[in-house]
Amino acid sequence: MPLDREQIVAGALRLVDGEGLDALTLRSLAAHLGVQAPTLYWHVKNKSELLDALADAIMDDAIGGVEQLDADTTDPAWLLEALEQLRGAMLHRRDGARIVSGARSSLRRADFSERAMATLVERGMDVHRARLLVLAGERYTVGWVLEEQSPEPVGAQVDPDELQARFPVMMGAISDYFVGTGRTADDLYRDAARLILHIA
Amino acid sequence: MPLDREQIVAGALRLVDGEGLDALTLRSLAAHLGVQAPTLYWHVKNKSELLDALADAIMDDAIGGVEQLDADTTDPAWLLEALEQLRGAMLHRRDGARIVSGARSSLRRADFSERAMATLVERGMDVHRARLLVLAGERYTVGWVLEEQSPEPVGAQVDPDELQARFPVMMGAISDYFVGTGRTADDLYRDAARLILHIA
DNA sequence: CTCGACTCTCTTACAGCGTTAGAGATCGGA
DNA sequence: TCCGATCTCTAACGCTGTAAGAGAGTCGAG
Repeated sequence: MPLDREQIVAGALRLVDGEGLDALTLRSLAAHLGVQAPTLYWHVKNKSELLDALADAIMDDAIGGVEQLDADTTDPAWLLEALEQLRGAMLHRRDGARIVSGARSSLRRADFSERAMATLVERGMDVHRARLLVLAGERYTVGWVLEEQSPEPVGAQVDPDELQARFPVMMGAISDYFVGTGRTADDLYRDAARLILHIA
Repeated sequence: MPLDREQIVAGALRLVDGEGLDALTLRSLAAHLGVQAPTLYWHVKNKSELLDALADAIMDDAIGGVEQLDADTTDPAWLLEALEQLRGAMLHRRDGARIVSGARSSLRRADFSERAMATLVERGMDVHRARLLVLAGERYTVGWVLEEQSPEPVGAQVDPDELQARFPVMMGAISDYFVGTGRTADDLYRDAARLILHIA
């Protein structure tokens, strides 16, 4: 049973989940698969094509999630659920947002957009508004998760007092939002999303 | 006149503008400055710190732009102008969004957020709403420009007919929006921003 | 049974990368 | 004049993505 492209992508995803995107080397991936590095070139054109395949895999998860929504929630509330699927798919893998946003040539993101726009239009939203909302919502979500997944600077932790002095409004808003309310990062994403998507 | 950190950052920005972020190597940068690569390590801890400095420079431009706004536009309309400064600062440099979003440890983005939130609050918006709008608007903008600046796949151009078949709603919306209307990419960004920021 | 073709993996190697160690150069102040 | 600080150099390390091409394994045709 020779190696095939599918196993390579699966192995790469495993490796990324375990060690992070920066640790994904053709050599380390090859070792993980019990093979020598140049062998991978038989199945994959180059590393950038491999990364595109990883992005496709993540977007496939997102699209798969959207397909299983199809209840009859209306208009923009459905879009929020779709975007939460997108966020979930990226969040589900280490460095997911970096992988998706770094994909050089993949049409899966457009597939996602098309599906979302089509559904909204089908449910009565006008095309112009659907396009703007989907575009904005998608980019908002990618930008959000990108931030969410970026590791806080190791070591050089700034002390809380300085943060408090430098960012009074922001820090105040953070503690108001989180402290003693039981709210999570998921809630913050959703609240901001509801606001920009015009959901009651 | 020995080399200093400022010249290094300026040289790096020049090089990025000319050749793109991927062409920024310590060796190429050193050559550009008439120096050997290891010399840079006297002034800069490592490459990632250099990249952070580039991100800082871009965010400084954005913050500088915001400071010069200070007319008396109200509430969310001011936020739109601030976000357009952010978009402009990133768009102004090749790969600007990639640089900003890749910065591992910079507080300049938080400076931007703080300033925006403080201004909105000062002008009467409640803190909770200001925080959500700024967070969402900033991430929307970074995500947007990231997409805007990502080069379309070289060569392997898909033919328009396939695009039309695969993305009917999206392609229709695109031609509706652009064809014969004289509208630009700037307009699309702004229109979507106005929608999500609740601007008439 | 043999041979050629195809498929897949191997070894070897290259140029380029970020980074380190440590040897010199330059120069102001004692 | 010499010392120490400041800055740049050469040389080298281990790592990366990737190319070239040799060699196994399988399989159908003659």
